[in-house]
Amino acid sequence: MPTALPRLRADAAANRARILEVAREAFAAEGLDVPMTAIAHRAGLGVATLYRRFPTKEDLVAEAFTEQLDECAGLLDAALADPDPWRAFCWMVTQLCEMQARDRGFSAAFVTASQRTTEFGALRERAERGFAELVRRAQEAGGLRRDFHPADLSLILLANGGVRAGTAELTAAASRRLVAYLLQAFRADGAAPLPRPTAVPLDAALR
Amino acid sequence: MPTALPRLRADAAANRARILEVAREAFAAEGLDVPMTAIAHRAGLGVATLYRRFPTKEDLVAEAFTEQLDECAGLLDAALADPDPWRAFCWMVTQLCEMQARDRGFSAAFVTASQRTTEFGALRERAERGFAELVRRAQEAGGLRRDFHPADLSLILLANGGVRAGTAELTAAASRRLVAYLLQAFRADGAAPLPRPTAVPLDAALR
DNA sequence: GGTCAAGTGGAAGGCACCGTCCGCTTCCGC
DNA sequence: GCGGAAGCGGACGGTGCCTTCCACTTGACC
Repeated sequence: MPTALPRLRADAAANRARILEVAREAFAAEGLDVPMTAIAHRAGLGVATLYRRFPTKEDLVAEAFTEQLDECAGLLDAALADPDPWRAFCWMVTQLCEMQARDRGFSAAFVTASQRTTEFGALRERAERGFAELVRRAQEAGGLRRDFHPADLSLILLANGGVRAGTAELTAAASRRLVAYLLQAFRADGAAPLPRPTAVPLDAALR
Repeated sequence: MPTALPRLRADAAANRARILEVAREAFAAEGLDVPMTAIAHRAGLGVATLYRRFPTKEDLVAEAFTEQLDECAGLLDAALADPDPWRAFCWMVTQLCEMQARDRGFSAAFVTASQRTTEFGALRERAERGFAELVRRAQEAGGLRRDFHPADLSLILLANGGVRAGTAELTAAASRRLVAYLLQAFRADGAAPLPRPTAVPLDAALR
């Protein structure tokens, strides 16, 4: 932190915290297009207060999601510590996709955030290198097919991000099934059982 | 068609056609959020003219995509005519995903359209039944895994719909790779080669 | 060619959102 | 307590969109 900004007044600090809490909840449930006014109101505050703490919506989004980005970093460390590379790879993909499925704002926030500060950029780069290492090991061990490319992570997240069913539960289930299919496709060999199919109506399917 | 609406004046008919042409192009390239004003202007017309022909944006969208819906129906018929069920299944999935990747508005339009008239609803239902038949045959023949469910079509289209890279070409390539992975996962056995990986930056990946 | 419904364009209405401004209120240090 | 800075809320300006309105033009038919 470059400049030590003056401490907030007690009530202001509490409000700020409440704003973040509400924002995280709202973004997760409804995506990033929740109006600022709505967030402020749900936090029992006026819009001005919100804008005093977070000059733009982007700032709010970035701040609201730092927690999750840290969580991602943690996941990666955990995966890299696993002695079984293929299991680590599967686990990592599963966890990431689960986070994404759980939180509608996650993907969008990731983009917003990583375009903002170099801090996020660095975090992302580190994540990419870590994942590449995970891939290398899993291929070395023979679990992961040779033609899997670390950049396929983008593909996975894009595809998984597209999965949005009616309710959160449906989305989660659909995402799990997709991940199971994908991991099956990523195996160097063999086949594995799948979770039960999720009945998403075609209507809800496309969008 | 319930009532034979009066023939359009020659110029009006031409304008209507040009609107549709422009709209299809715009929706495909930029998605459904192209402003009505922009479409009218690109067709060399005022907004009012557009609204005279298509009372709401939804109407325009629906009309602009009927062609593609018919194309889908055609695909299905072709697939059902193929004597090799597994090949037919793969081909159908590939074609659908390719259409979807080529046209940014496709998915959204499908939803809009199918919620409008019973005509579209019927078309969709027929498509669902046809695809289910395709699935049944492919499983019967032993190419498709037994636990694939017809509703997985939704999952496929959702996932594929999420794939959006920078350019149209990148998107198409990414989509092809995803489809290859998925078809691999759908096989009752074995493994197959993949197209080369597409380097979508993580930034672009998420959204 | 003349008539007039059909067709046309641009301006304006309505709405939802982001972000700002300004007068009032509340906490904190003395 | 009390003064003043920090905090606060709601109204407001700006933008971009869908859609409507209305005065003007144009093509088809007699």
